[in-house]
Amino acid sequence: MEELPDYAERVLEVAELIPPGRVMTYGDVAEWLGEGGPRQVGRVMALYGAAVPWWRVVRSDGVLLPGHELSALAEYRSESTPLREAPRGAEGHLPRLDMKRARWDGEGSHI
DNA sequence: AGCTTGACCGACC
DNA sequence: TGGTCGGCCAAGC
Repeated sequence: MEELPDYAERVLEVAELIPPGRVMTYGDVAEWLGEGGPRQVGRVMALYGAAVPWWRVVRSDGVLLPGHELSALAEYRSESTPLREAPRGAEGHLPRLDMKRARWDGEGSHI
């Protein structure tokens, strides 16, 4: 079994705090931890994200995770995460997250 | 030791 | 709305 680095463990812990229907950006998680940066969080999620609700940790522009668009979208629809539908005339495109409404700052979770 | 890469970000145009 | 740029920081080669 591989051992989970300490930092990775903290990142995953935060990911699990995010309520259904809300999301946090990579940068938000890093800032919350007061340690590392968006890219570090991104790496942790790439390596170990499968163990947690990975679809709730997203890019700040609200683009769905490349390679997992459909499974992410299924999760968002099922937990009613605010989405911005693709503009008309661009039917091939998938929706993006409505970051303004979906972004979660940690309210409620004892800080 | 130096250079590239990555589930990134904000500013700017 | 979308593309580029510089900054970011750890990991790999």
